[in-house]
Amino acid sequence: MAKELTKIQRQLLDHLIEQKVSRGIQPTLAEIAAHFGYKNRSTVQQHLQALEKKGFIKKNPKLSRAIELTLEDKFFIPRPILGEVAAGNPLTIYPDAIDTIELPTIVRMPKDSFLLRVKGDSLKDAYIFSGDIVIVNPNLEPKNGQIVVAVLDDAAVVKRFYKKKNEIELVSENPEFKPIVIDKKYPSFKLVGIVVGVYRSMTKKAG
Amino acid sequence: MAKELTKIQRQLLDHLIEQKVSRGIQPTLAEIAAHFGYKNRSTVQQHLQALEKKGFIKKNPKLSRAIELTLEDKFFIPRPILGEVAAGNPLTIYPDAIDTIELPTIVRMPKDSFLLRVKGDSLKDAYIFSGDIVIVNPNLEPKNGQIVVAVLDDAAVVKRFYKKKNEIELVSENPEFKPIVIDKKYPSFKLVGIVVGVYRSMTKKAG
DNA sequence: TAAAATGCCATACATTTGTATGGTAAAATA
DNA sequence: TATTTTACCATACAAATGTATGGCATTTTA
Repeated sequence: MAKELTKIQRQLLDHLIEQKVSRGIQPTLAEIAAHFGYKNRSTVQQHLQALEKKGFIKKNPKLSRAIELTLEDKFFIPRPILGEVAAGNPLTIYPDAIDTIELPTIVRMPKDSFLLRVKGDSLKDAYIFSGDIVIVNPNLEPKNGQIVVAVLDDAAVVKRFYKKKNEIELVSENPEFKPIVIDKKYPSFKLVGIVVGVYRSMTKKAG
Repeated sequence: MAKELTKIQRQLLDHLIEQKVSRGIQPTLAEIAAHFGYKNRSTVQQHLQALEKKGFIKKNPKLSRAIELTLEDKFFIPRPILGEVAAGNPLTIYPDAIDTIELPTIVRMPKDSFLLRVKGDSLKDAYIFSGDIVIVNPNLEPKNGQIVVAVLDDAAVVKRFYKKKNEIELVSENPEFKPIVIDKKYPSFKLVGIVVGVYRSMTKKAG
């Protein structure tokens, strides 16, 4: 199985993977040809035959968009969780997906929205607990009292948002944690998004 | 506003979602017709047109397997809430949907499962609160310790399930509420389903 | 150097696929 | 009652699609 791929074959395979992840469907020969600038489908056809011969894909004959990725398990990730967010003290956000969440969908997330898994208990009085999945929308303007995700330096937190005259306060529901005041002291402060929902799967052992 | 779907339209939409999950690609009209036992593609064609008209899908004209689920952009899909369930004292269950909630598409709805809104605080130590939406799967066998929905007479409750030798105990996490023991005294006892997930909207549209 | 593999194009063709059009029957609605 | 909506079937057709076959220049391999 360890047959080597040529540069173009590799590019084509990458394109198939990328299409499957981003669009959810496989392209047709014509679409692939258009993407690579080929004037003809048969060029793609031959590359696919090479890929199949080398065992990287499997084709369902006669069916459209029926390219099966043999390495799908390695490449296809249901839904990446981008990092863990501290409800208490800040936690480092990870550059890449640290985990995948099982329940989510098939159905793609809305544009630019993403999931984060919460760690820590500072928001337990807002009914958000360690292990919960928060759905974050980065395209909304925060209103006072809403729960937001923000980045301080290299860490991210989930807190309630309050805008005041010359500063922003990030408040934990839990009185054990003091409010974080954003002013000149946090030049790297960046609002990540608004928490629009919380989801918790009960299929694993509860309590 | 979200337009209402007929039963068959809803089934078809669910099938599209399910296909996208399990197969990774969208079916063709012919495949859908075969799945539902239709002898003709045009029947499917008209259902899809209805779905598109109501804004749930978008079709890429002339392209095969190009049914786009608008849920991805919508992020939320209206689902009926069938009733309210008491986490504390029993509440009456309603025969029809009492409300709808815009459920994020990432929240997975197992087949045949439905939604109930929780009222009462008896499960607050299990992190379920008044106003939360529970996703109930009626096709699972309950295991000890799992949270279930059960009907006693004409009322429904959400409790932890424990099967003992000659009886079943429904336990609240909150010690204020005493366990309900199911034996001969509850001839109308019926298990409704298992709580497989909890969702809470943070956008506070509807109280 | 000769042979094989690679990369790309062109043409041809049987199906598949989406879509338009028209029809029938039952149920819901006015 | 008349009208609309829903649900399904049949036929027809243009475009899309996968596939087969042949050709040619370049690169790699033997």
